[in-house]
Amino acid sequence: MRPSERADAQVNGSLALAKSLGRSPRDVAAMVLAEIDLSEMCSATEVAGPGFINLTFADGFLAAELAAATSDARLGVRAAPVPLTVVVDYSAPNVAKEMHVGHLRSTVIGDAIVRMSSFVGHRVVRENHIGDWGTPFGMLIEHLVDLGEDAAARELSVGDLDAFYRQARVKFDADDAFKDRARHRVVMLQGGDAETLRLWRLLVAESTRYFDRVYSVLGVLLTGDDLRGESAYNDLLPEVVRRLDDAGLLQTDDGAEVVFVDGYVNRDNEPLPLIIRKGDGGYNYAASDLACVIDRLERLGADVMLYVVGAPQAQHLGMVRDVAAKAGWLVAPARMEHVAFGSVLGEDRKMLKSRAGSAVKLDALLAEAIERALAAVREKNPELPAELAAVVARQVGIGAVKYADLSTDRIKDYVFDWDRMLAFEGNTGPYLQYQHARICSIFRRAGVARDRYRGHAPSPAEPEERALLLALLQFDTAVHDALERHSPHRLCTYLYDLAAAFSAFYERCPVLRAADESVRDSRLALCDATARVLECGLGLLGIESPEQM
RNA sequence: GCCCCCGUAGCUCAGUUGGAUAGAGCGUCGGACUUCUAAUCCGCAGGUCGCAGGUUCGACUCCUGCCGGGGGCGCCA
Repeated sequence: MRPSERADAQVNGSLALAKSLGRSPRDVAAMVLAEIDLSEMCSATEVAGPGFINLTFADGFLAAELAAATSDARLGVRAAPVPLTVVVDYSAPNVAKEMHVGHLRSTVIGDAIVRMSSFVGHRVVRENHIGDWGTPFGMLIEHLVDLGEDAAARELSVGDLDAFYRQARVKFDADDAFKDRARHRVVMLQGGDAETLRLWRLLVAESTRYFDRVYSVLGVLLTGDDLRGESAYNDLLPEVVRRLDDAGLLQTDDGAEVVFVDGYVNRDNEPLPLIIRKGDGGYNYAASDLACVIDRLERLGADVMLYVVGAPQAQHLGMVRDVAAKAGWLVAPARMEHVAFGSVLGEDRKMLKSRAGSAVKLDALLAEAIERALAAVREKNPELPAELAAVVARQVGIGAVKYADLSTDRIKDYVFDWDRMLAFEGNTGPYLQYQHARICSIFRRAGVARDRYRGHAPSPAEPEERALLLALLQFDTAVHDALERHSPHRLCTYLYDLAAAFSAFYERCPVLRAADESVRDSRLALCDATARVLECGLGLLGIESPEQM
């Protein structure tokens, strides 16, 4: 069943069915209609075109459905038939490095998937796989030692992590003695030297404090409890090697321990292995990713593992998944999926960079979003008290950035454009928020409590009322559709259509000046339902819905 | 060289897994404000769905081959 332009819904299964039954599609459609009693649900049914069944729902049926939906905290969205344990791997910034636009998509898309999954009743485990281990930490720790702990902590707490990293890098490249110390420090770190670990923890602590600040501004659910960096899998790495060896998958190639996987070749068309352990004995990220898979399956009992990671990682994640399956760890129905996304581009259609050519810092970008939103709010609603304007500016600015990221198909690159994302018209965050605020304004003016209309069955008379009612009842489908494909943009498209349906209704159907009280109540019920679906839907995307703006 | 992703209106994007006449927003042009927030709404114009084949009742959608853009292809993560 799908929406139709010629009726409320169209059923086209009879076309496919006709072939196997050896009858004409129109006959099959007629048989179906004869067999099912739709008199309660539909006011009209017809066989149309090559064999479509067009359905027109009875107004009473639609009204009752809406009354049921608005009596429900989930607004008619069905719970998942089988609650699953869903592990979502997202955000993943690096310790001692600043978050930049590259982390925006993973964080925002992952957050939306987490919220939607929880909403329908899955057990969701958030995992922030931060880069907190590996060779760079040798030089970072030595640089920290050079600066002195207090000075280093001060510098890091300011948030200028990039400068700290750069200084370490410069010394590493220029100073052989420093380079030796850094390498020695890596060995001590991996060997579990207590003093080295203490210094390492200092770096991690300062960085995660900074991550928390960014997450707080951004308004995502990630907290310190969700941190599960590469270091967390350190002890499991020898186990990974042992298990792969036991399974007979491990081979030695050019001094490295590797697993060959079918279907992957290198430049010279030779089989391409996944390197588990480097020639120098060190483990690389394939090893920790495999440990991670084991951990998620065996410790967390994951049914679904989602990796919200950029599209360029497709091959690597594919290899990890294939090895995990080949080794017998990843067994259906458990599954591992790469929720891939494209890049954020600048106006020049290249990867978004700052004027200086470096990555755009995420905190600076968010600050600019809020600043721009504040200017827009002040201009368009000067009456709003300054304190409230500041709050609204944050909600609108952050909402605009998130919505711009979420509203297009995630696999595609998208062009970052301030003017477009902050526009109050079109498929934007501010537009949806505006429609919500408009509804709240009606209730403020009416002086009635919103919850009075929960469970109230509207009586649609005008086409705009009916269209809005139909749109409201599609929330359930929209949420499940977005969730199944891990595509938040599907929910965005729905919310935009709903907002547009509301706009048309608002234009044509006076609410407070309605002819009589029953029409007014019916319309207020539609208003409340719309505001709730908008707020709930935006909430699933991690976007707030101000009551005034 | 091999593999992956993308290509839809001037611009930015949707298109409900193969259904009827491909839709929005912006921009252009023309309308609607003594406002339930015009931060909006209505209308006009705009298309060889990158190209060429194939599959079938039917293809933007699936298959093959090209063209163009981006990315990946063993000891960084």
